[in-house]
Amino acid sequence: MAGPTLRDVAAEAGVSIRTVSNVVSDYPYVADETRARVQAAIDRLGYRPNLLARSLKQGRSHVIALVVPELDVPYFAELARLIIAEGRERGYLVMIDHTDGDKNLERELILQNARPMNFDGVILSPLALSGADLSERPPGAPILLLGEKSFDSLADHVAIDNVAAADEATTHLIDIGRSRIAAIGVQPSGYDTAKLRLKGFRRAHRRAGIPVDRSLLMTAARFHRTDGAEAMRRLLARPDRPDAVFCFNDLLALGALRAVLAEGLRVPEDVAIVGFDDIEDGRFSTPTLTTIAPDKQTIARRAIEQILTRISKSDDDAAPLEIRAPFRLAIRESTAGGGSRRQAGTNRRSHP
Amino acid sequence: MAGPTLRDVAAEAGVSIRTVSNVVSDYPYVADETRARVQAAIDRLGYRPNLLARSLKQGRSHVIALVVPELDVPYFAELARLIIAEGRERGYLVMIDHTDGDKNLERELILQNARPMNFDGVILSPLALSGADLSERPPGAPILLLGEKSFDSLADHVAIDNVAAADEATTHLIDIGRSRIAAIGVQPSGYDTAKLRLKGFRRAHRRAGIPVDRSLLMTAARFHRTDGAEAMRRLLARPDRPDAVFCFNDLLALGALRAVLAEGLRVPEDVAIVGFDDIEDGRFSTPTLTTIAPDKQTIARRAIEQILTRISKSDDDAAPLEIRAPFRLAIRESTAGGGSRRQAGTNRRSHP
DNA sequence: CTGAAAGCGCTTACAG
DNA sequence: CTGAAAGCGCTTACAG
Repeated sequence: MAGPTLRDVAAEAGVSIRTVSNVVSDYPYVADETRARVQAAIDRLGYRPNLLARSLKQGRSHVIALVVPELDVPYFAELARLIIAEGRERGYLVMIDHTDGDKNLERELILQNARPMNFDGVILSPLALSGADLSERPPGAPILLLGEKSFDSLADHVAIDNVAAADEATTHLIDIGRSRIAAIGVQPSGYDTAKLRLKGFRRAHRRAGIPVDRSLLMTAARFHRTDGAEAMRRLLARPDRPDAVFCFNDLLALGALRAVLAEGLRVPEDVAIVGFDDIEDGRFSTPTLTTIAPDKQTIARRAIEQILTRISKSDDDAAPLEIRAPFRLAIRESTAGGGSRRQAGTNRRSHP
Repeated sequence: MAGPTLRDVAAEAGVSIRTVSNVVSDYPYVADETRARVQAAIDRLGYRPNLLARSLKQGRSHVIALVVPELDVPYFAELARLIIAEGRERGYLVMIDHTDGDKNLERELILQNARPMNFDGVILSPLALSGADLSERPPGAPILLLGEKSFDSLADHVAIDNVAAADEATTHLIDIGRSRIAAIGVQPSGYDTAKLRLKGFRRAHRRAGIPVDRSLLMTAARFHRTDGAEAMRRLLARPDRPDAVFCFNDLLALGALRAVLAEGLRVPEDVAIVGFDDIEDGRFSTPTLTTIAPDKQTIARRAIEQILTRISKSDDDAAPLEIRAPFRLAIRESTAGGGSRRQAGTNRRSHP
C-alpha cells in the first residue's frame, strides 16, 4: 500500500534523506556521482514523493477549488476546462464543486473551503453570495469571484462588462429593425448578472428612443433551456407577440428557439433571437444562434494568474482587483435575416 | 496567514491537544464540561482543522481524481456533476483533469496520479489506454474505468452494454422502415467504444437480414458536432444517400442534424437520426433527438461505491469487477415520423 | 475520560 | 556539496 519513502531511498543509496530530497526537487548543488547513485535507488525502489507531506511542510497544497452553480451547464463546463488547463500549466490542480443553484450550499462551501491549506485558493462563480456572506468568511485561502456581484472591494473579480454587452446585443436587434423586443431571464432579486443585463437592455432602448414594454420582461426560475421555452411560449400566446427576444444566456435562447419553431414560426423572420455566452450548442443549432461571446480564455487565464499572485504574495492587504475581460457580438443566423441557410458563418465585431 | 492550530486551542482551553482532537473528531467519550470548554475555545479562536495534516496522518486524502477526455463535452460534464455529487455524499472531493483527447497525456496522467496519497483513487474514462499501459502503472491508488476498453481484468469497470444498445438503436431505425442506414463515428483503430457500437449496428442488420453497405460507415476524427456535420455532408453529396443514420454519440448526431436541415432536407422524413448519450441538448433541438440513454446516475453511483470499497478494503487482490449499468432507448422526433412537432414527448423503453 | 509522546513523509535552516 | 535534526499539524496507541 504505502510506497517507499525518502528514508528508504536514502538507506538504499547510502546517503541522508536531505540529499535524496535535493535530488528529487532538482536542487542544483548535488555532485553528479551522488545524484546518479540516488537516482538509481529511486528507480530501483520506484519511489515517488508523497505530495501530502510536501504540501503540509510547505504550507501550500497546489490545489485550487473551483465552485460553480452547475458543472453541466455548458458555459461553466467550458470555463472549468479552461481553468483546469491554465492551472495545470502553472503546476496547480483544480478541485471542482457545484452548488446546484442552492444558495445555502454556496454559502456553506465558501465558508468550509476556507480551511487553511486544504486549498490554496478558491475561484467562485457566485449565484447569490452577498457581501455579508463574504466578510463573514474566516481568514484563509484567497477567493476570486467570476461574473457579477453586488458588492465591491471584498475580493478579486474577473468579469466582462455585462451592461455594455447587453446593450450591444439589444442594439443589434434594434439595428435590424425590431422594435418589440422581449427579454428573458429577468430576476426578481439577487442575481446581479441578470440585473446588469437588464440595465444594458434598457440603455439600448433609451438611446434608440424606443420605450421598453414592461410586460415583455420575462422572469426565469433558472437559466435552463426549459425556462427559456416556457417564457417564450407565454410570449407567443399573446396577441401582440414580440418580434425579437434577448435571452440572458444561450440555454434560455435555445429553449426559446425551440418554442418558436415548435409553434410553426420562423427565426429570425418572425422572431429574432440573441443569446449570451457563446456556448458550442449555439453554433450548431438550426438556425445558429447570435450571441454575446465573452472571451472565456482570457477570463480563465486572468483568474488563475490573479489568484496565484494572491497566493504567492499572500498580500491579503492589497486592494481587490477588478479585472475586465473582453467580449464580442457573434452574429449568426438567428438574427441575420438575409443570410443563406447553408452557411453558419459568423460575423464578429471586436470589443475591448 | 496560518490559522490557529490544535495546540493553540489546547492552550486556550487548558487541555491537551488530544482532548481537542477528540472534540473536533466527535470522539464520544469526552466529558460534557470539557467538550463545552474546548468548543468555546475553538469558536473564540476560529479554529478549523488542517486537512492536509489529517490526511498525511491517516494515509488518506479523501480526494478522488476524475480524468475525462474533455470536460466540456456534455456527456462528461453531466457525468462529472453526478460523480461530484455522489462523492460529496460520502465525504469525498473530486479533482478533475482532462486529456484533451491526447493519448500521451492520458498515459501520463494515469502514471502520475498514481502517487500514493495524493488521491485515494482514480476514475478514468479512457480514450485509448491499453492493458500494457495499465499494468505498467506503479502500485498506488486504485483505478476504475468508465466506458469500454479492450482488455480484461486489470481494473474495476463500469459501463453499459454498448453492443446491445447500438443494436437496439439500429433495430429501431429498421423498425420504422429504413433500410439504407449509415453509421457515423466509426474508428479506424483503438477506441473500443466505437468498435462495440459498430458491432451492435452490424448485429441488428444481420438479424433483420439487411446487408450493411460499407460505404455508409463513416469515420469521425473526433466525436464533436463538426465531425458529425462533415460526415453527413459527405453522405448527402452521394446520389444514393441514406434514409437514416446512427451516430455514435449525440454531438455527432446534432452536427448531422444541422447538416441535413442546412441542405433543405427534413428529419425524420428524409433522414432519420439516432444518437447516443442522451445529453440535454438533444431534448431541445428541433427536431428533438432519439437517442440511447445510459443511466448516468447509476454509472456515477456504482463507480463511486466501487472505488470507495476498493479504497477502504485496500484489497487490491480481489478480482476486478465488471459492472453493467442499464440504458434505454429514448424515442423522440428525429425518428418519430408521425408525431406532432408541437410536443417533444419521449417514448421510453426500459432495458436491464 | 484525558495526558504525554511518537510519527505520518516531507523540507529546510543550521552546521560543517 | 552533504548530514543530523527540527517541525509542518494532525491522529492514535499507550498509560493512567
